Amino acid sequence: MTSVEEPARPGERERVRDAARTQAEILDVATQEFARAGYDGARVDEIAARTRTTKRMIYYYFGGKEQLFTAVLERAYGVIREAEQQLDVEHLDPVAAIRRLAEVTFDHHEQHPDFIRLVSIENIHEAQHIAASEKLGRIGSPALDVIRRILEEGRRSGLFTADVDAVDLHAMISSFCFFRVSNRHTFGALFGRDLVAPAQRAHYRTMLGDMVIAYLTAERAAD
Amino acid sequence: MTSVEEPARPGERERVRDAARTQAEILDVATQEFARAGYDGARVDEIAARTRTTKRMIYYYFGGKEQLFTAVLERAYGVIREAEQQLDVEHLDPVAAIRRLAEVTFDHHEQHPDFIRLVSIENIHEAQHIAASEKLGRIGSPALDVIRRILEEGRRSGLFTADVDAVDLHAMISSFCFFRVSNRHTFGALFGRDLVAPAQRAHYRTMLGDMVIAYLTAERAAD
DNA sequence: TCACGAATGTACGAACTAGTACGTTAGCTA
DNA sequence: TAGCTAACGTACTAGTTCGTACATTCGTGA
Repeated sequence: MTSVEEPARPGERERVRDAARTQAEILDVATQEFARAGYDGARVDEIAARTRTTKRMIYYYFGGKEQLFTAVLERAYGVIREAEQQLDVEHLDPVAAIRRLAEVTFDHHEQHPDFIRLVSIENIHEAQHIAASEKLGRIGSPALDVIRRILEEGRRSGLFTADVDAVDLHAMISSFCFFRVSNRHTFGALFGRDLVAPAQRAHYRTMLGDMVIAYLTAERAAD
Repeated sequence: MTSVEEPARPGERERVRDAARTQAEILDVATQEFARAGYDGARVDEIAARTRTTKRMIYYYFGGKEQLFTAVLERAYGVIREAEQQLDVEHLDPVAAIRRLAEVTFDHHEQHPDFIRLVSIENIHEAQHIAASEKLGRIGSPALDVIRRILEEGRRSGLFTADVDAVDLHAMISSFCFFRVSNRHTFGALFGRDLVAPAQRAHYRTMLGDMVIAYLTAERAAD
């Protein structure tokens, strides 16, 4: 997610004043700070201090703490959106495709703990920033379209017995991936097991895939 | 979770000074306030204002904001612990028992959104209050023992093919129940679906049971 | 090269917030 | 019933934190 620190591409002299770079740097640091301490725990002064610029610039470019947090969320959601657009699983058979999709989701959650924390924080605030954001209003999800098509194909070929909706399946996969990262601290403290321990990674990754496939292909009494 | 407002049982005159009642009232209000705004967003003055007592008493009984939050967590975890002890599913066959357990977990999460929020908040703070609490250090979970025994029975009778660990199964069930409540706001805002809409309740409750049972009973290649 | 605005830095203030010093009173017990 | 202590209330402070007024400088287009 670090989008700064490109130390002046050759030929492009490092300017002292660079609006885009300043904004990106603020967003980088703000992402860390908000993820670290939550919205109210985050300090505007702290964000400014860890930037090459000053607090003044935060207000100049973003308007205030609230809008800064919204901007952080917008960029963070943009990243997953891009990742989802890279999804290339539809050449696989439905079972393999869903398993692959689950694995990609699993990996993405593991690799972006800050994003998970931001989403948790935004939920504590009842998604008010997303609601107030035009960009995030109806961002849509490329992954959902992919899931929809795979499910269609799986049902048509008779492999999938479950009549699941794409949004629900997405919720099922996400919940496991999200919980594993978001609740690792309380879960670890209470049950003495680190859900994100590297040694357990493959185990949980397989477990997720098994679970989803078992659900989709289970023999089921007609409704 | 409200433990006050028993308006002086007959014969027991309402005393003006009642340490236990004052503490319980502070905990009730603090639970709401912390759940509403997060640890840093919560205001000690606000908690005091919504109590029949004053801020002075919060410091008198609990020592400070940090310890108050810890006390709130301790009580909240105590409530689920008690609920789990009421679990009575072992007279059922393993499949029915697990499904019932999943449903009870599902219902409990739905009925205690404040608890879910507190746990989310505690995770943002990396479970530091749980770690610092003697009561919560190794509270253990009655539900885990129940799961362990059901799994044992299910495996012995050949109904369950999966060689799952009780803690992992608990994580699987919890993740779905927890996510549905904790992430309902962002999920709703982004995908336009309210995961806790009453009309969908039965649907998701069944989905969870189907998922867990499918996983446990799936035909699986020998490892 | 010069003027003009975008970009930036400094210093400060007003409001808030956790925590406390000090004084008071209810109610139990001897 | 007297007195002692747990329980309680008021008023205040020190420190923090978001936000801004005002002054300054860089870079670019005319």
